[in-house]
Amino acid sequence: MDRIPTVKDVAMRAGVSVGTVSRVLAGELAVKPALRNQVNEAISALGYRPNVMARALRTSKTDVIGLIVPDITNPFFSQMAASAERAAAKHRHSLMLASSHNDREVEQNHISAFLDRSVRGIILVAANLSCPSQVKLNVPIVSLDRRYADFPLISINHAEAAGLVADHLYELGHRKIAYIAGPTDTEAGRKRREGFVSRISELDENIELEIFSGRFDYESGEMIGRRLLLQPPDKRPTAIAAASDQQAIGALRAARDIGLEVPSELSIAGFDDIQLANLVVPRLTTVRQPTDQLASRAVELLLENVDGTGEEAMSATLVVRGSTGPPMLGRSAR
Amino acid sequence: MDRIPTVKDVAMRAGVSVGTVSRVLAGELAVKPALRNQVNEAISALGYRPNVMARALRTSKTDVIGLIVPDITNPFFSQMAASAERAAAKHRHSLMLASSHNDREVEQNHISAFLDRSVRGIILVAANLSCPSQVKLNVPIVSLDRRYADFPLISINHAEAAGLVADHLYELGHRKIAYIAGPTDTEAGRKRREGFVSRISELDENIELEIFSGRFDYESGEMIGRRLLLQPPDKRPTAIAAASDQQAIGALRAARDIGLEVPSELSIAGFDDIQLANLVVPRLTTVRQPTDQLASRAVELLLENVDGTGEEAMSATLVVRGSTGPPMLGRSAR
DNA sequence: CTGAAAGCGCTTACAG
DNA sequence: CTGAAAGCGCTTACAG
Repeated sequence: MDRIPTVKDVAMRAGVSVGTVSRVLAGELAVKPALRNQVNEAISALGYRPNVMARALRTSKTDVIGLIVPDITNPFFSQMAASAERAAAKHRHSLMLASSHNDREVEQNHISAFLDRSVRGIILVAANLSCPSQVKLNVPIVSLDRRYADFPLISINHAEAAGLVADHLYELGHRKIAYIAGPTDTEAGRKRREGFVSRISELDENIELEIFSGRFDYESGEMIGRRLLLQPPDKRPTAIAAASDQQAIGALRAARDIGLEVPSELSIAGFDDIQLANLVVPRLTTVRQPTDQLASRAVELLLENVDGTGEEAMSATLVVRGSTGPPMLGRSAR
Repeated sequence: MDRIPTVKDVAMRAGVSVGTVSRVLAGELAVKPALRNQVNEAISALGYRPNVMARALRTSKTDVIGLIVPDITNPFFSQMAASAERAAAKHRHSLMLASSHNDREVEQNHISAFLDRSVRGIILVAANLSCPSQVKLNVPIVSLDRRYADFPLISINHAEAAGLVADHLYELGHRKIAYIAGPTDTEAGRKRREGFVSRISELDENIELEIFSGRFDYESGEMIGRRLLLQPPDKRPTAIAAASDQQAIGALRAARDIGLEVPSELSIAGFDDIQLANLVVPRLTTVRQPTDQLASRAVELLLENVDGTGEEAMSATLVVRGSTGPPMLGRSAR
């Protein structure tokens, strides 16, 4: 026999019907041990593996979870993807990954492709400005990190987390701070900014706070950072908080190019705690997102067949490293 | 009607048989225009989408390509994944991505999962020391970057590319060079090292060359870099070439920690040209891998149903940036 | 050129 | 407890 073995082959070899083979496969206990053994023997002798397509066709259920991220080359999302894969594996599901390039149409296409493949569910880190057709779908969708339509959302508490950074900089003594915000068309960007701003004003109304918006990437951080730091020393902030590590690392680069010492002349804080945050010079103070827990919860929720419009926010933690410190005394004398 | 529409529904509405619907779907030209129109109308009226599982079951062909990488959080591989997705999309295929965590067993499981899903083919960036069961498979496999078993391989010419770095450092005047190699259990690691070493000895037999092996990651580069640079100034190399950008960036960090100026006191070159290479301080001189072309060729080869043991090596290009320069004169006087 | 029918590999009521 | 049969949604020889 050269073909891939099927239930029929197993049934033949075990001397039972295909129905019985299927029952053994399903782990039904109502099969006589004797038959069960024969079947199991045949299965291993033949090296039989169930055809998942056929099974899916019959049951319209699969064990594949689809994950769509805005950009797989963004280290935060690739870390999220790794976490999601682990989480899926824990539940004996596999992960199908797609990247939307922050394009709503591509995102829509990926969703359709996943539906065609009757995935078990879709975890979606929405593209900016994602504004989906509100179709009632027959598979569960959970949004992760960024909300998609009114599907349930798993994310950190962005505002609270951004507040942690505000507290940290304030306690160090900074009173002239710049905030590099994320895109205003993302919920995460908006919430982090609001959280930061409102915490700052709670702390002290007299803090000087400048806000700039950009994309979440390196280039954006570098550009904004450069513009900020090229101001005359007495106008420059003593600390920069960014809405992403990538922005912060870009700003770090700008500081270096301009010749500013971090953290003695300028403090910089990021957000996300990507792997790289701990490798730049100096190591970046940032907010750690618990990606494993976030992904894990998203998978659980999916498998529970939620259909509500829930929202679960986890807490993030501040990680203090070398890029933040007290402001220089009399720094304008520089 | 509330169910998802099937060929049957389309056939009914169009007043034809399901066979005819299927033929229209397949684009067969031997269908009378009149019928074809009726069918197409019914399709859009119903919002019909073919069930890919059923189709796959019948034809045992899908339009999914499986990609397995050793570690999706490694920026080089995530870039490769993005390239592969683009390449697959160009051929109207989708990509299923899995990460093996450099574990041969996990890799094997992913392969099985893909086979169960009757993917169109598998692109495999093999785990270190991958040593597969030589089963004859019924789907094509192409190895990318790192060879898997004796399946066809698409990669750059590692040795030649490493030679480019050797040339560059030599021309700058470096005569005391350290090489941070990749893992000896990867083909890429070995070939890059051999290419570098042999080019150096071709250039000048009297060059002092130290070689260290590590993993391809940041930490490894930082550790080896630190050890290297903590030697007395007259024993230190004037240039470090690394087998990956991550290693080079780690070494860069070590240099910073120790207080060595790059490139005036030490040149550092990487390999791969990940996005970050252009963002560290100073920007990293490196070798650019044409990931789009590599992935594109891998997809093509897969769809051509190759089964040979071919090997295609593309050329990589040297990208000179700020991290390399001529060695300091009389540097031991420091 | 088109329809009726078989079959891809499973699962699951339905009998017994 | 187990077998025979129907059916998931398609495609494709086979007739006509």
